[in-house]
Amino acid sequence: MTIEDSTQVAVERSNSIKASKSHSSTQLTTSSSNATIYDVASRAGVSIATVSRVLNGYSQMKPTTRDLVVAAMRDLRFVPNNSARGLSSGTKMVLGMVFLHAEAIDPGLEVEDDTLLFTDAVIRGAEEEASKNGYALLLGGVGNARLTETLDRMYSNCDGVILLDRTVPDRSVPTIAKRLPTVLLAGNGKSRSAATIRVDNEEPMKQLANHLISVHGYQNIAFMAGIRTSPDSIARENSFREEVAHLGGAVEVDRLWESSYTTSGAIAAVEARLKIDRAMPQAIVCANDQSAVGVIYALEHHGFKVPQDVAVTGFDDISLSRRITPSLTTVRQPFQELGKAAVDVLIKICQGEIRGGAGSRVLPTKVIYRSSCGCTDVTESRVEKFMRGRG
Amino acid sequence: MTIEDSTQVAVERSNSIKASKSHSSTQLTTSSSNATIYDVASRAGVSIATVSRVLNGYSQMKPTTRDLVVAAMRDLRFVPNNSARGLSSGTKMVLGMVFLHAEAIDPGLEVEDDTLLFTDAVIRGAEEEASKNGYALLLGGVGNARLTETLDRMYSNCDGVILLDRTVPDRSVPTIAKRLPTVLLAGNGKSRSAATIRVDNEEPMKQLANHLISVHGYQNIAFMAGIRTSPDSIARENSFREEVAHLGGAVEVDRLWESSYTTSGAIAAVEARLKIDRAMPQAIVCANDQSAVGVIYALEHHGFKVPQDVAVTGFDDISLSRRITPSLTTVRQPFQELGKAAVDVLIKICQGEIRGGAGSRVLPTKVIYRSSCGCTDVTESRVEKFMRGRG
DNA sequence: TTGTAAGCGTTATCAC
DNA sequence: GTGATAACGCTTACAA
Repeated sequence: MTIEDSTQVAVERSNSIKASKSHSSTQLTTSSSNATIYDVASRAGVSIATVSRVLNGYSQMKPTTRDLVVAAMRDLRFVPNNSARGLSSGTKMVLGMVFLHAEAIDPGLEVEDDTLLFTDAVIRGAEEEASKNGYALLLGGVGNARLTETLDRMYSNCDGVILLDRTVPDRSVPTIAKRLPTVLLAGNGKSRSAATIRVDNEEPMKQLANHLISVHGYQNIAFMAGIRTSPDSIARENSFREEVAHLGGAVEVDRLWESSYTTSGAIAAVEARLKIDRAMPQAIVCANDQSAVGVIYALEHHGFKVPQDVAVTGFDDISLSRRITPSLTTVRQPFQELGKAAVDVLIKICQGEIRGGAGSRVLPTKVIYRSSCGCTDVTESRVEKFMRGRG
Repeated sequence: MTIEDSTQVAVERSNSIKASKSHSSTQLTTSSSNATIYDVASRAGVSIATVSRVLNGYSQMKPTTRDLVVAAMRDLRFVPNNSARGLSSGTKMVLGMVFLHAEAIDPGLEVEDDTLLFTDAVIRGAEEEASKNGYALLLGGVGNARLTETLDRMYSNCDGVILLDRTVPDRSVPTIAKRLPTVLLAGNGKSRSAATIRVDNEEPMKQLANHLISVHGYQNIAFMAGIRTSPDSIARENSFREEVAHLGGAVEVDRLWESSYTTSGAIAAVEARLKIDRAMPQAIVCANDQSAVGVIYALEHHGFKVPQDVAVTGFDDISLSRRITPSLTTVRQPFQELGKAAVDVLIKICQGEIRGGAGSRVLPTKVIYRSSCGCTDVTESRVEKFMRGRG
């Protein structure tokens, strides 16, 4: 390429630039289209490179020049086009969050209002953390068989992606992680290809086992699983069983004890169990609060008193667990913090501060002792319960 | 510009193209970077224009050519770069949803778990409808004083935006709508610059007034507002007052009756009212369920029986309203449908099918009569209540 | 029916 | 400290 060629090209681009400039300016008067850095540059009497520098907080600039540009930006209400930035720089400042639609969580069953509490809270936490760091959060709900499209949407729009538990089969994770920085939320923590953020399921379940056996003296206990393939459910059940065995108690083994994590699922499970055997265990430990509520409802319906006849515990500490009678002994899990932690780690991975596998974190949980386990119920009104339960 | 100039430019660009091609291919072997249309084109032995046509479903193509391209895309696991598409076509296939963070909804007050139920459900509905139509949903949470950044993020990333009630001051809406197709969700419906999607607040409140006065014979009634500036709260209160006046009843007027839409706010309001006057109205109609729950708690705490001494009604039909004792008479509002409708309208506006103001919609609501208004409580167990309340 | 190449609005690499 | 311009990956006239 000769100098002349180069010059020709320059002329050419100058022409298009001019065209572009006047075009934008014209449209501004009209309505929708936005000002570009060309508009800002010409108004400030500088080159687009200078405008770009201001945009990106480049430090070695003459303050007066910067002020000029900033003023022009303000006057034109300039907002940079993120598609262009993304194309040019390769970073889109957008993170993706892939989750399961209700229909996909519990196919065939009617969806309960509370089924997605977990998802909702995580999303909010994630959004807050993302926006605090200048990132936007893109939602990717996965319904029946829409996984591919959703993932593609993530690939084409995001710098990184958070996958909620069970949205993606384990074997696909490495493929995804190869394309995009990936964080797993509440998975089994066994992926070597992506960081996993999860809560401590083990410790509180051991505490609970200890409490039920040592404090209340229960011997026969059942564990109501959520979904048998769910890592959280599995972890909770295993830790609980281990500790009970360790303490010489017994946990009933029966495939009936599975709730789909839902109230109605738990009701159905208890009723199925009653058909086989009218005798109930002394305590039923549930993989989540929704199903604990179902267990309480069903027991009551069939003449059992909770906790006098059967004790019940949950996991999550959703707001209902403080409002139900008897109030629910459960494990508090920091939903929003999960979302925040996932974003935090994901951003670090995107920025190359840490490498994929190294970002895993386990967030602490806390057993909350209320009435349903047999601990004395303070006789207080619902107002008092409610006020005390906050925060 | 002469022909020669044009040719020079062509040569120049060809060079860059070649560079680009090999670059991409190299990286593919490594890991993260994706194939581009150049890679697909060269593998399929066609031009990038042809690849683009396949990508965009252009119909007048030789089927064999299309197959060739499709195969190449599959082989390379090609996913188009949406930044490039957005930059080139001006359409990003991304919609924005702007909502209030909890801290901003109720500053100074601790956040209740259920405060964001409405937001969460709307977001889910919106995401589902968006993804069904090939759009992604970008979240823009607005905390304290972060409105500008959030809006800028919407401007730079989205084709259109949904603004939830009270995220943005009324006067800013025209400015936003001028930049971006805009849909207001649950606003006052008075904006001429943007379509508004809301629920029917008027009809159910009239029905409720009728029911309380004609069926139960209540004469003295209070209305517990949510937030006094909230369009929904205002609309509900006005319709209710009108109908009560029409029927010759009386609605207590006192600024004390305001709950911030929260349970704790309602408790505080009732207690403040009790300090002034121990006599309660015969019925308290609330702007939402959360506050109705607070009213029930507070009344009970101070020795009033609901509904025998005081009847209480809500609005929303959150899941708690079926579980609380007494079960809550309320108005069912289609949360998810709101989100879906907003997206549906927004997409139509983006695609030029309808113009801004013309897209407004009012979704139907339905009064659900339960026990808290004084209607006979069917003596059923919580299981039965729960099962009946579903769907 | 397909190919060529301009253009989208940025960033970033060189020069000066 | 600032300016010129190539490059990012795609869409879309326009040509063939």
